Amino acid sequence: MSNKLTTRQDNYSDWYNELVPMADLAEHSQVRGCMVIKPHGYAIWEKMQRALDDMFKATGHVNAYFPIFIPKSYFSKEASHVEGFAKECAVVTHYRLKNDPVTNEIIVDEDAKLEEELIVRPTSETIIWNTYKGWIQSYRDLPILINQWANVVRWEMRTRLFLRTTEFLWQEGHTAHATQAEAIEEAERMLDVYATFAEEWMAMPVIKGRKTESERFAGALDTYCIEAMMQDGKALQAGTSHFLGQNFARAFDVNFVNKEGKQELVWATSWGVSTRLMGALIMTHSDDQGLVLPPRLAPIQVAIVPIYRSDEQLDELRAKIEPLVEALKSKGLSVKFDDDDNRKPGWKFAQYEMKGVPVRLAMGPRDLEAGMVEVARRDTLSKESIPFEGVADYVVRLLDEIQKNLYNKALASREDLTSKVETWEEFLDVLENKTGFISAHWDGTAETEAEIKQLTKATIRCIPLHNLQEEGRCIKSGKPSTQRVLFAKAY
RNA sequence: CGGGGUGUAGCGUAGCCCGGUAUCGCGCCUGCUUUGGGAGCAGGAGGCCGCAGGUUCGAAUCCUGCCACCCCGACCA
Repeated sequence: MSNKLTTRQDNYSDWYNELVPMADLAEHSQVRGCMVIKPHGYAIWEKMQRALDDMFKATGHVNAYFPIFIPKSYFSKEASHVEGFAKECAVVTHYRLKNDPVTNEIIVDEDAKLEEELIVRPTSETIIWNTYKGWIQSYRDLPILINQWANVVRWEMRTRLFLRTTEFLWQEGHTAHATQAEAIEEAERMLDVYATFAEEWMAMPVIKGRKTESERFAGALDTYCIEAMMQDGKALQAGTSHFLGQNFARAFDVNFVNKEGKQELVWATSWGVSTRLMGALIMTHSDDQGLVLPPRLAPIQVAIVPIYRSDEQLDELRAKIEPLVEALKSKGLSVKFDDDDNRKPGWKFAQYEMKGVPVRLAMGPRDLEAGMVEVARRDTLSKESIPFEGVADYVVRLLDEIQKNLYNKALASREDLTSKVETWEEFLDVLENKTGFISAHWDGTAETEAEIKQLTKATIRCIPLHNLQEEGRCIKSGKPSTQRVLFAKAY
């Protein structure tokens, strides 16, 4: 592994292999397609969790927890759901090991075969709806607005660090409602929560939209999504929210008595985001020097590096810096005063850049004398000297500015990577030479969608919400169309 | 599952064609000098060369089988 981080614009997995272990984010474990998330990476995930959790609570949701194992019979109750997930399930068949009497190796004890196999959850709709059945009798029991923080397993043929790991961490919301309108409203509300989180916390602009029928969640009537554009021109689905209709209620026989005393099936939604968001964060902002973290998600927001020769000098610096650390902390910032004597300043500068720390302060004898402090920002890699007095307020404003600047940069990059095309030739040209989102007319048929995918690997990322209605002709079939959709090659 | 590639110290590697004492860098340990952008010098520790067989006086190197990982496809709510 080279000591330098490299960005290959055409291949992010290469980037990850280099960046992730170097940046202490994560590294491949021995387990197929799973990842170890190191402390710095996990701290970012924890910040994401906290922000999202607060937003869920503010919209009336509560957390609960359901089992990791799903009996096969539950899993198979909703036909399109099982069809969608069947090919990627890890299955538990036995519950005991033993020593082989001949070779003395540890082997599976065939006598310990489970009567019914257990599926390691790839998502929890089935076990949750099986539970909801017992919780819901009357309209007075509705709505149920529950979220679960959990790990899930999907045995994909091909994995990609962060973006499609075999095991991943996520949250999944599962709600039950008395009416269709209320469920649709919930699905749309949670999509808004995700979009707000992506833009205000991750500084990552997203496009809210609807999936086409062929890209829909297995078992959903409608799938909403937020789509983001990565620096290399590939799209990434960053979150989804599903209107499940009455499919799961029907499969699990979940009825309620309405105000008129009549039995009705319950309406459902589910919605989730995962550790894939960490991949999105990296691919949206990071550069050749390593991670770039938006201040609101940075585990360390300010690193302070003292520069000194003697213990006396360090003591003098400490006398100035320690009150500053307290002042910054009292403003709610997370601060690291790095007085580790084993590392030189240059090493520390490079280290904090790699970890994505938004603001770095450096102070040495020269600054002490002049009453100044050096401020370096990660987003622009620029440095300046400012008066020591008032530095705490300055840093607060600077972090705010960095947060905004990262969003604006990402937005400008996405706009550069968005093209409007009218013809098939233009479409191919953009895919070949420019990549990114392509806004184009589509005749609305699954056949055309599949043909385009087969020919170009580009898929319809979404039909943007509140889309402008305009007359046009499908770029492939030439048939009439009433609106544009967003195409892209995606992760 | 198909095509390609790689397994040598904690990490990254040379050596393999053409068999003969295990190569270099990073990191680690000790000492001194250093500290405003990844320090310098000197000394030191660390190896079932992926696993198992075979050929040979002798295998990291040749042969056979297996395993693991990576890349590209197929697949991907």
